[in-house]
This record gives sequence, C-alpha cells and structure tokens, in this order.
Amino acid sequence: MGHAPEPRFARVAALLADPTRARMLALLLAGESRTAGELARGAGVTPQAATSQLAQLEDAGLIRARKQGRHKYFALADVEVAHALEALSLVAERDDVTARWRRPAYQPLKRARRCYGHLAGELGVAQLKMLLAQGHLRESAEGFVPTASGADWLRQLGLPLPTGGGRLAYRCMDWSERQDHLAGTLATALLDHYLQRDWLRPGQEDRALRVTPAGEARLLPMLEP
Amino acid sequence: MGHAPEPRFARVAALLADPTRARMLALLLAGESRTAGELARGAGVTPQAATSQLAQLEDAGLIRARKQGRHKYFALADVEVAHALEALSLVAERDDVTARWRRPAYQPLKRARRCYGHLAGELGVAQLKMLLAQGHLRESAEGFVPTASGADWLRQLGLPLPTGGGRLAYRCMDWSERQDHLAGTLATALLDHYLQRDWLRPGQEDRALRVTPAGEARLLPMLEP
DNA sequence: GCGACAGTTCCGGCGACGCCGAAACATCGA
DNA sequence: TCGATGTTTCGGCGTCGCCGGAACTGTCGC
Repeated sequence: MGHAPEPRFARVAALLADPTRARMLALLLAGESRTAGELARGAGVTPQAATSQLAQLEDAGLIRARKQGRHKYFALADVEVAHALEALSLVAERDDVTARWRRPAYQPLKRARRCYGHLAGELGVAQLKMLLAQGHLRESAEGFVPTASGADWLRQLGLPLPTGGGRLAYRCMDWSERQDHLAGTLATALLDHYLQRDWLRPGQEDRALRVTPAGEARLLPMLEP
Repeated sequence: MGHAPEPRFARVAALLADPTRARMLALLLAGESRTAGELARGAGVTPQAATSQLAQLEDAGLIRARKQGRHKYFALADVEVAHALEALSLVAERDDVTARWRRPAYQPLKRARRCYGHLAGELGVAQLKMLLAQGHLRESAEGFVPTASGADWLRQLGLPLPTGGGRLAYRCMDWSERQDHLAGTLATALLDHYLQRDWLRPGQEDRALRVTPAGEARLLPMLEP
C-alpha cells in the first residue's frame, strides 16, 4: 500500500494538539496581541519553550508576529484560523455542554467572552437576537446589512459604520450557547465600543469579560427585551 | 502558575493529528460508511493498528460504529465533525491553493468530490451558483429555501423534497475553490440522485467523483449557463 | 463441525517531540 | 557604557503513543 498521502489538515491539527500551543492559541483567540512572555506565563512554561512553540505556529502561518522594541507581539493570522479553533471547540464541547458550563469557574466565560475580537457567550447571542428582533439588521446574501433603524441605533450609540477590512456582519456559531452570535467588523467595533465605555472589562488570564455596574445599567436593558 | 487548564479542543486536535487517523477520517468525510478493514487498507496500516485508532475516535465521539455480522461499519458522528475537518482543511490549504490543486493527481478531487454526503469541488460550487442564478433557491434566515421554480426543477428531476433530518440547505465553504457550495439534506439527496443515475461515479480510494459520459451530457449543461 | 475471514487484545520496541538549564543575543533606561 | 529585561539557541533527558507479531473471539459458508 502506502499510496495514501497524509491529509494536510493533520499537520495543522498536530500544531493545535499540544497543550502549550493550545493554551497560547486560546489566549490569542480573544483577538488581542500578546507578547511572547505573556503567552509563556499564560501557558505555564518557560520563555524558551514558548519561543520554540510560537516559532512553529508562525512557520505554519497560524499566527503572525510583529517585533516592537524588545517585545514580540503575536496574534492569530486571520479569521480562518479562529474559525477552525471554534469549529474544533464546538466538537470538543459537544458531549457535556450543560454540565461543563454549569461549573462556577466557567460561569464568567459563558456569560461573556471575546471571540477573535467580537462578543460571544450569552451576551453575544442576546446581542444578535436583539438586533434582529428590533429590525436593526437584515439578512442578506453574504451575511447581515444594517437597516435604516439599525443605522439610527448605531448613530445614537456614537458609532460610525465600519468601512472596509472584511465582511461587515455575519453569523458565528457560539460553542457554549450553541446558537449564533454576531461576527464581522461591525461586531468588533461594537465590542471595542463597549470596552471603551467600560461596560465590559477584560480579564487578565482568559477571554472572559466581566460586566461592570455601568454595563449592567446600560448594556443589559439594551440587550434584554 | 499552572492554573491554566488545557483547552478542550486540544484533545480533539490530537485525535486528528495522527496521519493514520487523519487518513481514515478523510475517507469517512465522503459520507459513506466503511468497514474497519477498508479503513485499515486505506490508511496503509495493519488491522490491529486500525482497531486501536478507530476505538479512540469512537470513544471521543468523532465517529460512530455499527456492527453488522462480522463487519463493523464506521461513519462520522455528525455534521459538526465534518465541519471541523473542513475548517481545518481550509487553514491547511490556505498557503498554496493554486499550486497544490494544479497537480495532476489532485485534478479529479478538485473537479468533483464528496463532502459528508453532498457535492463539493468545482461542480459543487457550480451547482449552487446555478440554483441561485436560476432563482431556484432563495436565501433565508437559516440557509436556503426552494422557490416555486426550484420545486418545479426538482419535480422535473424526479426528486421529492427531503423532509426532516436536519437543515434542508445551507452554505458550506469549499476548501479547494474557496467559494461556497450547497450543503444540507437537499444537497445530499441531489448527490444521491446523480450517483443513482450514474452521472457521477465514486472512486475507490478517495472522495473523488468521476463524471461519466452520461453525466457530461446531462450534468454539465445543467450546471453551466 | 471445520476452515476462512473480520475484528480484537496483549505486549515489546522504537521513534518523535516537548521540556528545562545554561548561555548568548538584543533592546531599553539611566 | 552598564545592568535589567525580553527573547533566542543549543544539548540532553524524559515521556508518550504508534506500530507490528502473535494469539484469541466471533461470524459466515459448506
């Protein structure tokens, strides 16, 4: 035999399989750049080990590096890598979703978290539901487009409509809620806005987002009917 | 430190990382059930090795087994596993798509192949384009719904509208064409129809589908404007 | 029942890969 | 220029998991 070539996806999977690399990627999945040292600490390994793993991820094109002074900042290469990680997570969490997410340690993560720059978790799902229920977004061929009332809503929020840089808005499967949330440049702009207003505050160690008191006052009424 | 748990997706990735398991999954990605022996031969390993790997995949819930006499038939567990494999492939092929698919050995695979039961490759993309261009499908909240003309077209083909058993029709990214093709129970029914009419013929060793002369006469004019 | 075939289990060997310690290299602040 | 901090290179060790040989269980055909 021996005529069967190894499927290409196996190479990528091997890179995601190592716990250290996986932890680093999970950190980067929040959408922010991190330095090599941060990633090393976050993954619980020495800087040498981190260098080695990060080099492999970069060689394979899964992450991109940017040197700045004596720091080296890393980020996911593109949205397709993020999608692959989400798709794998969806399978990995498939079995015992309910049991897993009930554990106290995971409550914040289930509540709200970042998914490659946009909002995910219960809040992310609620946001998309609200935007559709209020008629602020309309389904289109390639995702969503804002309606007139949606443009109003954004203007009232003080947020210009993002231009360029990828698809504006589309569905993204949420692997804790198993429903769709909003992705795209619009979703990213919205989350940035919430963070700037300090309605949500990022955690240090993971992708979780805490709802601040100001956020409770402004965000929750906005999202819940 | 040491507070960081290993992301769950790493476990799944580890299962997809081994070349033997990856080859087996690639075979199953065509959507048909295969026996353990077939998978062993297809992966180029002894039956003992195959048993071990298949057991791991089954324990993790990536594949499902059904015993029948002295044979054991395996299939992917569900569509989410297929999606994860596709998403990984999309990343894996990202770099050198054009170069890779130009190689003669991959031409049939690029031309037409099965993707978890539905048609993919150039033909799959063409099929979706035709259905949309002719107005046979209309975009909806959860995917596509057939229009009146679409129902006519199906009736003319001698194909009843599939009922139940998952979403009817939706987009699925094609990783050789980097465009969408049609997925869902309707897409599966269409491919089954083409295979029954012997317009397409499955390969033995991989997911490729060869276009028969009858298929050239009936299928190509149908799909190309 | 008896051989042939499909699939399974146990076990020893081996290869691959990630980790760390030590030391070098690069950059920043004073 | 000098020390401090961030990142890289190298060598050696430990571990994990895949593979194939041999032997066993269950099923089919006669």
